[in-house]
Amino acid sequence: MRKDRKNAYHHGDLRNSLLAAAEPLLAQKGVTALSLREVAKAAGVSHTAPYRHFHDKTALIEALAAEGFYRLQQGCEEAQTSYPDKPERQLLEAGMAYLFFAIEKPAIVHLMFGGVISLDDCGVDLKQAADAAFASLVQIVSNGQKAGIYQKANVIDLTMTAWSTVYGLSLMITAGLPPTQTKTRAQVRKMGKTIADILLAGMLKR
Amino acid sequence: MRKDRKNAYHHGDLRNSLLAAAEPLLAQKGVTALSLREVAKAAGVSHTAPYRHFHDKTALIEALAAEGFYRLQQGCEEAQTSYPDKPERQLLEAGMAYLFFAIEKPAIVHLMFGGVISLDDCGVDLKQAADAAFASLVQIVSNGQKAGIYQKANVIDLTMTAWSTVYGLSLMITAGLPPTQTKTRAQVRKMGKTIADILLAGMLKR
DNA sequence: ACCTGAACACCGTTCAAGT
DNA sequence: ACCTGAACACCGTTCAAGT
Repeated sequence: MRKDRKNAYHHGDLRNSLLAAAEPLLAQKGVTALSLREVAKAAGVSHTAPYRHFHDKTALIEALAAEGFYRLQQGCEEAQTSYPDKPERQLLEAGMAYLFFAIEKPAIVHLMFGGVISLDDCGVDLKQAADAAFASLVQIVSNGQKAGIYQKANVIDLTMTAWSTVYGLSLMITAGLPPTQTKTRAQVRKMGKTIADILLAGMLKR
Repeated sequence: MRKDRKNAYHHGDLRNSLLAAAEPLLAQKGVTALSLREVAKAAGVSHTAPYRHFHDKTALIEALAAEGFYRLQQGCEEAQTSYPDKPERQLLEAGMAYLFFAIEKPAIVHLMFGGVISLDDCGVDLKQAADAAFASLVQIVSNGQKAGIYQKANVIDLTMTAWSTVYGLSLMITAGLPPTQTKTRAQVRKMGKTIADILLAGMLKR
């Protein structure tokens, strides 16, 4: 009599199937050309089925963007547990994790602040994901301040600087703008470390 | 017998009329909902007229994005002429000009690195605009290095750091993410100055 | 509950045709 | 040269209907 996991696919997990189908399509065709009908077809359902799980095409896109924020938050948390007493290292590795995510799923990174979704006029899930990610980052910067290694400045201002730099860099990298090649994790790590050194130098107490 | 300026509108300047009509529509409805047909209607021409000036909907969007790079370049040049012997100030003001542009025309800023257009697979005009803007920024950083005020580091790396930070910040601001309000130029200047101080501290020789 | 097909008003793009 | 209207294959979204 128990239901457990339904027989997979056609029932039960359509929401996730749709998201999984959407990401490669998004990466391939760009937001402007992404079609809900195509996503539905890729997931093997009729073109109206997605409306059971997403109110809107926008809602689907918001859910994709939220994945980026979850990932960012996750990177922050992992960095904290991996380097418990090294706040500077926490910041570096959290940033690095984000850069790696950027080369892996650039389309999602683009969604996060690309103006396609609005962030102060969006579903609660996305809003919460964004806030939680920001809070995680503040936490890492705050760790450094408590340890007395950063200059005396507003923790929010320091966090904004760090996030701006990392996020900006992730966009440059995915745009292929840096004159030096940045496609592999090794290349990205090198570029990231260089920029992080300059950023951290500005944050540190002198 | 001379033609001079044509009788305005319907002839002559359609390309610019289309761009002018597109910007507010873009700001209002977002890239995903922007329609070429609507732009044409707003410019007062039939829905196929735009194809005389843009090969594609993408080409129109690229032209809009190029405006952002022109503006960035212009800001860099003005900052250099306004503060001839103060490279640090040049960087600050160039960044500030960009942030002001961002709150004025967020939709264009979003286009520049939002992944909607590709930048290494785009028309020559956009490519050139982007390269020229980057070169202008490198110039400003180079000024500072020649003056011996920045730390000894690759000029490209320093430029990438500065651009990442400023561009990242412009996205945070347009997303309304900073906890403190940043809508007026005064508010933006304050936030910009705070972040710039941290950024510059990292770039300076110690 | 979850999915479907038909329907509607709209797209981007092409093309033959007008001045 | 520059612009048009008709046409085509596609959209997002709604809705009555099926299981």
